[in-house]
Amino acid sequence: MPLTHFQKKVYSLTKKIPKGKITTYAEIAKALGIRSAQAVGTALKRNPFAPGVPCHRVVRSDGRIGGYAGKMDNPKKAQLLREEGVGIKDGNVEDFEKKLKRLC
DNA sequence: CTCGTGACTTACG
DNA sequence: ACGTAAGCCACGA
Repeated sequence: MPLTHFQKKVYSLTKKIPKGKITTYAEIAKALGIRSAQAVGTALKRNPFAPGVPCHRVVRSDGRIGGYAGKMDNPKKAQLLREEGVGIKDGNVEDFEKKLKRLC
């Protein structure tokens, strides 16, 4: 199944996130020139390259980890992030702004 | 084309 | 602080 142009751009940016760092849906959306982080979430949810594309490094802008594997606040996502050096406390990212990688 | 849904974000009460 | 509404845009029916 072919990927849409939109999805290619989302995955391309997501793959660039370094280990131990995270980014937000909004940052990706802005980098793509749209104002909808929701659309980014849609693309990552349909991620055909997992785990080639580290979609667990993409979190919400309020510090929550967001969803993973079709579920919200998935503990699996928190576990993966911890193993990469990103602390998670009750579904929230510790030092969220410090780990955040801006795409500008 | 329209409509509903969603791994989002911000504003309001 | 918390829940809800509205805005947002891709995708499938």
